This record gives sequence, structure tokens and C-alpha cells, in this order.
Amino acid sequence: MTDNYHHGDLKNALIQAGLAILSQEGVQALSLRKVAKHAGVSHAAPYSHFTDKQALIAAIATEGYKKLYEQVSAVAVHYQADPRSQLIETAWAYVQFAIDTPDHFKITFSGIVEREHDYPDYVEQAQKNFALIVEVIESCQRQNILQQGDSELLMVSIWSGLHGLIHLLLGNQLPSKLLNRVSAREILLFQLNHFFVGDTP
Amino acid sequence: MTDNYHHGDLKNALIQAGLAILSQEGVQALSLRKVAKHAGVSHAAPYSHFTDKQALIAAIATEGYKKLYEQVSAVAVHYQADPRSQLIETAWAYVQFAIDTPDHFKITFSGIVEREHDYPDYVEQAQKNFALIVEVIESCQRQNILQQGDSELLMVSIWSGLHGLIHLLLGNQLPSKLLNRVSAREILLFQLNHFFVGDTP
DNA sequence: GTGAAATCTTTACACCGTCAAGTTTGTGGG
DNA sequence: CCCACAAACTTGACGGTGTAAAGATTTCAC
Repeated sequence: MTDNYHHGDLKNALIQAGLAILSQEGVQALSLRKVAKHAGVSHAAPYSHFTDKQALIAAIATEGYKKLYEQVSAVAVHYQADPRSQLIETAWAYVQFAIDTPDHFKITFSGIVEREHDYPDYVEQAQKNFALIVEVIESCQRQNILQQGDSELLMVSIWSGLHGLIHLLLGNQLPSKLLNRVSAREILLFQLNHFFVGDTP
Repeated sequence: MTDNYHHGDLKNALIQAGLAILSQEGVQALSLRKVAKHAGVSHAAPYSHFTDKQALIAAIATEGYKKLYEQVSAVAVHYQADPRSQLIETAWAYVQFAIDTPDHFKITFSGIVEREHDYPDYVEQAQKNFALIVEVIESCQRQNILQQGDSELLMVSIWSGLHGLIHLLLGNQLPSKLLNRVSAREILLFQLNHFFVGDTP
């Protein structure tokens, strides 16, 4: 083995290299050639494992969903006994993931998927995350902490608020005037409060 | 005048060319060279009017904010007498802008602005839009349709829901199962209802 | 062991952003 | 009037990018 051929687990190494570049130089700097160089491999080597740059991005995005699921589900288990805290803290886990690794978050939710059939792994992980949040919401509904009715509609509404907050935060589109006054967590709590029964305006 | 030099209003022509490419081929295909060719000009000509590709994008984004302001303020005036409808319809105008010209919307809200000082026009238009929505919300507060208190905090919460919904819509990240059941407008109304006083869960 | 399949390299091409130098055009001061 | 100067635009070049094709090397099934 000349150390040049048959890296061993290049596919995964490329994903990890992509993540490293993503966290060090941001999403703008993520290129196939740079990923390849970072993995110590020729610039066309990635094409043995990914049909496309899109495919690499999809794999990185899938990884993002997996990591997000780990963190969110851990929080969900921890607050199992208290559905209200469970909803708040799982939502907060989303925000934290976005703040900690903004570029990974951006890629994960950048909407790479035009045709869902192209990246089944990605779709699977997305649905898994979706289902997890729906479960949290349904457990809130069972305890009458959230209103009864279409849990997916409720989920999308709450999820939208979450995503919008993150998107505005990462895009520097919230007036710093406001951010000096209230923290991201306070905004999140303020948002969520409008959905809880009883805590209404 | 050989028709080659001194185009007349190249700066604006480049922005329009960018918008054309954006609507025809999407944000991925937007390149300086293609914009230049589309305007019938050499590939380096844009550098006489924009320091950067970023600067062109900022100009296009600024244009997006202007167009958005026109549409939203027109709706705001139309529903002046009814603050509740005013909030609903201005929010819906946002969603429509995003659905009608998704790539222009994406660029406008892609968070190009790292240093706010770089593109003062962009920041100005952003703040103008922000202020407009805050006004709508404050007029709702005056009529006790929305809760009293920090209007900017309230605005950011509602705005987050709006942006999140749009982001998930444009990113194809809402389950089609749900979208077959409820329309984007119904999701928006469902969201907004949680903020109105009296219409509480 | 041998041939086929998988993995990786090399080469090549078109496109991209950007810079430097040169060319053309409009303009204002003498 | 004209001419120097500034602004607007072209040309050419550089390094980087995605990706396709062809060749080299290794592994693996038979």
C-alpha cells in the first residue's frame, strides 16, 4: 500500500474535512478541491464517493441533522417528566446548535433538496427530527399545555418561529438595539409563551 | 460614440440584468461575468461601478427591500382602518413576495451584511421595512388587538414566525403531507392568531 | 492467480472573481 | 478651442472552481 490509493474510509474523511473547513472558514470557502486537499487526496478523488458537490453537501447536511437529533433527543429525554420544559429546552437546543456551528446549521437547512428522491438519507433524517418535535408537542397537548388539534400544524407554526429567529440571528438582521436589551433566549421564550394555553396575551 | 464606451446607466442595467438572471436561472447561476454579458458589456466592466461581487449582491438586495417596502406599504395603507387585517395582509404580502420571486427574496435576506457599515443603503432600506412593520404592530397595540409592551420584541417574534415559514417553504422543508392539507396562508393565519389578544388557545 | 471492479491520479476544459494595464470618451480650465 | 485629466470600459492574465475523461493502482471474487 503506497499510501496513495485506498485511503480506507475516504467518504467519511471527506465529510469530516468539509466540517472542518465549514467551522474554520465558513460556507463560502467550502469547495470540493479544498476538501480533497484537506483529506490528503487528489482533487478529483471525491468523485469516487460523491456524484456531485451537491452530494457532498447533502451528506454534510445529513450529518447536521444527525447531530441535531442527538442533541435534541438527549434534551427531550432529560425533560421527559415536564413537557413544558421539554418543549422549551428542545427548542433552545435548536438555537444553540445554530449559534455553536452556524455554518453547519446553514448548510443543513439551506434547502439543498429540490427533488426529495435524490438524497433519501437526508430526507430520512429530516423526517426523524420532524417527528421528534411532533412527539414533544403531542405530549404537551396530552397535558393540555398546548391547544388540541392538528399537531403537525402546531409544530410547523412553532418551528417556523424557531427557524425565523435563528435565520434573523445568523443573518445579523435583528437590530442590535434590541439584542442589547433582550437575549436570544428571552426572545425564544417570549415567542413560545404565545402558544401555551393560559399564558396568553 | 462607438456604442461600446459609456453605456449611460450601466450600474442600473447591471442590477436589472442580475434580477433577470435571478428570476430565470436562480441564485446559483448569478455570476458577475454573466451579468456583464447580459448587459452587453465586457466581463470586467462591473468593477467600474461595484467594488465587488458582494457589492452587486448588496445592490440587488437593497432593490429587494425597496420593492418589498412598496408592496407592503401599499397593503398597509389599504387596510389602514383595520389594524387586524393590516397586520395579516402585510404579513401575507411578505409571503407573496417570497413565493413570487423566491431567489430575489433569498438574496435580500441572505444576510450579506457582515459589517453593517459597508452597505449603508442596504441597512437604511432594511430599517425602513423594520420600522414599517413596527408601526403596524403599534397600531394594533393601540387598539388592544395585540398585547401591550415592547413593540420591537413583539415585532421580532411575529417576524420570526413569518421568516421561518417562508424559509421552510422555499427550502421545501415542510412535509408535503401537511401542505396538501393546509395552505401557506392558513399556516400564516394559524400562527398570527396566537398573538392576537382574545383569540388565544 | 487472474480478470473485473473499485479507488485514486492525472490531464483537460470551461467558467468564475479579481487585478493590472491599456483604450476610449466626456469634461473643465487655460 | 484644445488639451490634460478623470471616468468608463476593454483586454489580458492569474489562480481557483466544478467536473468529465482516461489512465494507474489496488482489492476482491472466482
